[in-house]
Amino acid sequence: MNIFADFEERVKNAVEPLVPAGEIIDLTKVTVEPPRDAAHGDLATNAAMVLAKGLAMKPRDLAERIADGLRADPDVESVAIAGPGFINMTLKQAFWTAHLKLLLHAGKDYGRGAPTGRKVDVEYVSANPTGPMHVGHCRGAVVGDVIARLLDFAGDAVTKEYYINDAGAQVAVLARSAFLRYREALGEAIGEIPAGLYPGDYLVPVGKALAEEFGDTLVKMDEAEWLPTVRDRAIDAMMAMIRADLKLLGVEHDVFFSERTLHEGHGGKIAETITDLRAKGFIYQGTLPPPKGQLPEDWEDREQTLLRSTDVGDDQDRPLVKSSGAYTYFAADVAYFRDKYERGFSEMVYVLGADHGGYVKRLEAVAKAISGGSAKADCVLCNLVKLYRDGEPVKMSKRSGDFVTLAEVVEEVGRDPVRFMMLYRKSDAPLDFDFKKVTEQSKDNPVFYVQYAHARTAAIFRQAKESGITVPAWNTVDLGTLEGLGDVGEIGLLRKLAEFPRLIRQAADAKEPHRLAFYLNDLAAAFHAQYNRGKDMPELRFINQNEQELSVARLGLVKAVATVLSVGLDLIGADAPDEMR
RNA sequence: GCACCCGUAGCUCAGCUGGAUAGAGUGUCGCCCUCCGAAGGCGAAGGUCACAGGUUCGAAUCCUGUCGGGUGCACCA
Repeated sequence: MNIFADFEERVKNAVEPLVPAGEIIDLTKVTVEPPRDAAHGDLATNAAMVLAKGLAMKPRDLAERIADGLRADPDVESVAIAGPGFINMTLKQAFWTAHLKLLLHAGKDYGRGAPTGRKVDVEYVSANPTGPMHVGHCRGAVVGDVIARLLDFAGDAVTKEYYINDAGAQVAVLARSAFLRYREALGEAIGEIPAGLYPGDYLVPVGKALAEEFGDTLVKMDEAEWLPTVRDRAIDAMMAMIRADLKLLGVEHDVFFSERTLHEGHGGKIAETITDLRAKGFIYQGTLPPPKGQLPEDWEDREQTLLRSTDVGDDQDRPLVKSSGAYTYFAADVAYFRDKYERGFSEMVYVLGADHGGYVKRLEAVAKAISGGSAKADCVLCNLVKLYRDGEPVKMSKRSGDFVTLAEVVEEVGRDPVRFMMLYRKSDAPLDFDFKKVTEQSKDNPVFYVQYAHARTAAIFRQAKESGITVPAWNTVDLGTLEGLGDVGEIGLLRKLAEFPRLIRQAADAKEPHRLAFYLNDLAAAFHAQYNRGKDMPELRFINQNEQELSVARLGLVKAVATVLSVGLDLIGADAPDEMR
């Protein structure tokens, strides 16, 4: 299905006879790609240039020999050698027709990878359960979600996971904040929320629920008694809120993993993990050198239990147990990684905010220490989103009532623009998000442009129906029905469509979901362009009353475009509408 | 001081893990609306890929250094 992988094999087969008997040559650098300039042909390979040295030949001479082999391929129309030794191939029209048939038969499975047998865990969002989702969480949520969808589509077995930070001091603060609202619900005047507690009124319902459930019994208790109960109720309420927010974005995790479960039991999984690492020689008691540059005022040397992460690539060893004897947050991270590892994952993807850049090395180090190299941690950093309205920065102060929550953003512009735009930039680059522009119906709004392309395909089929053209069942269409395509724009569209399976694999491997968004924009552009050519050249229109058979073949192409757009939009998590309103 | 990310057209950004004459949108300029949807279309101009070295058949891409912007740097979560 991936024509580039397919022809890579064919190129390698063409190279085979040129290798002297007994010699072994490294073919791993041989690639087949779309040529930079479409005028060069359909496919290009670097084989002659990367193999020339090993075979002691000049690149262009070798290219000539390989080209001879490729010319014998029944799907190849012509082969040309260009530049320093590129081999450019043009494929026969019949090949493209056959590929179109294959695409139409595959339908929504076009581009789907064969199962790889790999188990991959994607952890994303993992916002602290202390309040509703903020716009800042949007990007990581979408990026993580689409990475998971891409990996799944590419053939991996994916688990989408959310790590609930429910063990630290902040959830105690949450509990105290909720307790205040509970007293308020009982009729007490609480006045201003004291500094250090969460002031948000989203805790008001939690207080009411506590009052209903417990009456005034909690008031009479000491904090140590009521806190665990209030904390648990509050966390449950916050997580329910967060899940609801995520659902608005179309994000649903498979696993919500509680940090606290790592601490529970006799010493818990954290203790087990430290024992395990101690046996591997990664644990020692010691002190860390003071940070360079600005020295904290209250700096003093303290002996701690440390992870020798510098042995596995980290910049510095990391504390696991505080001088007080409590576990560090990082210790829980390590135990959490180990838990994932024991669940059978070989790759743990972490989608993090760019301010967590410092975590990358230590997580990679943890992966090496725990798995001995059989599993890896892969971090994707998401940079900030700057909000604009009509070019003006949106102030993020809560007092002015401007948008701050994820729910508000989704409510105003809709799920699709949010999801698409969060991907329309490399994730590690800052992103501008303009409320006005993302709902604009114009060419410079890629969400609209791509969805409009899909709507246009639907419009064409409506038009075909009105014209009395009957279309076949595309998933069983035969080759003959699709014959007749050959215009450069049509072949160009087929080329673009044929890139899709390769793009999926690459975007999944690189964990770069923005490539999908850009690809869809390109495909939409190619489709709109071909549509527009029909204005100057009516004979190129998809529907031609006088040429029923050709029209059906072209409608097959339109169907193929619709299919890929729809699969791509689905991976992004946006709708592929049949009409724009 | 150290680590990581970034520096590409006037502006906002792609650039397919090292490929050919570095692309798109927007802005500017010039043409075009009796047309399967002009919520546009076609074309042109616009670049020392921050800078300097290096690696090789070949570098925006990899390595080193410099400059400039961002982020993070003891037991916090």
